[in-house]
Amino acid sequence: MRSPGDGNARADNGARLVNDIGTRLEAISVWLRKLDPEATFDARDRKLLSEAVADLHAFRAGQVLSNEGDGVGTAVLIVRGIACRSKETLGGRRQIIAICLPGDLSEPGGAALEKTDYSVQALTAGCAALVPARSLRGLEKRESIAFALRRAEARDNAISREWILNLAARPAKERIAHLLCELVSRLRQVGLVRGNACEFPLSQQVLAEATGLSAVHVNRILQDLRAAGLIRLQAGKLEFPDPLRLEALAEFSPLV
Amino acid sequence: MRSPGDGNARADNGARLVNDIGTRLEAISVWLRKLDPEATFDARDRKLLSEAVADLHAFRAGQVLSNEGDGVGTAVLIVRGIACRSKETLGGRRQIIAICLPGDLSEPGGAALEKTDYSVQALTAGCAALVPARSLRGLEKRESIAFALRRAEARDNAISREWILNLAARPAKERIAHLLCELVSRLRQVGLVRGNACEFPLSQQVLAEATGLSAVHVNRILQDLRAAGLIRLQAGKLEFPDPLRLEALAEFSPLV
DNA sequence: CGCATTGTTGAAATGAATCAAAACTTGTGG
DNA sequence: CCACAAGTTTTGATTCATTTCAACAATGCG
Repeated sequence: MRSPGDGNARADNGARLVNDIGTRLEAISVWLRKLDPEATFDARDRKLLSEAVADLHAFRAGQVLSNEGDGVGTAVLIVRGIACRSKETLGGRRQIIAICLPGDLSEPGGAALEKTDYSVQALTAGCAALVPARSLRGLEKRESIAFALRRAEARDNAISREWILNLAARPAKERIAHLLCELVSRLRQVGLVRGNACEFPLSQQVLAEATGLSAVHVNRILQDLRAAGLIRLQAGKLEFPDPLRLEALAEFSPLV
Repeated sequence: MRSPGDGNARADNGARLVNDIGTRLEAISVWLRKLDPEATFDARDRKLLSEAVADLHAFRAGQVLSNEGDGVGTAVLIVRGIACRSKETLGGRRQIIAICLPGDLSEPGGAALEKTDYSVQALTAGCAALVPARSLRGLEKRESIAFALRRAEARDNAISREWILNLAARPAKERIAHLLCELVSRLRQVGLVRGNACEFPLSQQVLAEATGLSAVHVNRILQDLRAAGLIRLQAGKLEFPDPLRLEALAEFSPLV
């Protein structure tokens, strides 16, 4: 089932095609859920969207989906699993700039810049759909879809701004609480939260790279949050026993 | 000349109209410089742009140009002076999210979100041009201008990402050095740098709010940078005696 | 001239990083 | 099915960067 020399290397780049019809439907469904939560798209909108989805690829944790400096050719739609945008400091420190959940385009804004200033890397195993830049541009001709795409991008930008505030102005506990709130809120939007619990396969190391803290400190903060009864996190499952109290601590309010 | 009860209050909001022809020309010139540095626009492009500029307003330091939660009606083009986008923490701490220099739109992305998640505030005295949302949408019909606007927005986003890296991954000295490099690089793009020197009217308090550091620490770091011969900063003038060495320290590279 | 803002200094307190090592998971191959 | 390797979580001790508090000097403005 695996090619030889497989391993867990970070920069691994083998892309396995998974063009079965089930995954394809899943891709379109998750994208729709993201772009059109109020279900205002008509049949033609949905058809156009589904036609824009080209190949589907499975990826493994650590796999690089696109590299800093690459030309922006095709957009990548996350279908299952979690990825991130990241930049590196010369010291070799990786900083996660944004987290891409199912339904997210890994490189919004399309081809406005000649080359990207960040890499996209898988944080877990999963699969992604390719959306060629020209298909995307085609979609923008359709008013309803263009609006949804622009809104998604605007939300993306709002999240970046929130990250800036989070990184610069909040102490570690609040910072991590905020990140968790954000992720769960976004997972809920694409139907991946049941009650107040969801799959949460990110390691503490990853949380550290996203919050600009050390992994050790993240560990201690998580213990604090657990002890305060604000989160339950184990075996890849995350639960908020008292969402309101956690959101108050984090100063989190879901964006409109 | 001033209305009574004027003072220096942060939330001051009196807007003085300055619709003289000189300021108007300055507005168009600085916007062109920003959108079309390679001067590829034709006469019609430039005409459309100049027609989109509505009223011009003078602002004072500290004045609020638009508030968090406001609906996004008209875009604000900074013509002279410096402004910022900022968010507040419940503790009352203000965090600067982005710095708006002459030529920048204070709220890019237009009306994709119902209400903004940040405020826009003047950091110095200056003046701004209003660009009604509908004029902006009109401009987007023109391919050359639409491209330039999208590119400007993409650059804006790239700078936000760089801020995230800067805030999360770089120690104070590098962080401040990086911010200074960014600002001077952007000021140069709009012709406000002569040699390696420029006007620099931002207080250390403002630098602190932009970098997530305390004003005291910013002060000490600036002294370090001065002592190392990397910057000269006094009386509102900033100079880089050795730009390359500063950029190396900051890991700064101007975006393409 | 006086008052407000900005820049500067020192000492003490603290949040978070680092280093090092152990316990625990998880997947893998024998 | 067990044993091993690799990654992940946890713990403790120590160091370091940065904040905070407080006070004072310089600067600019009305």
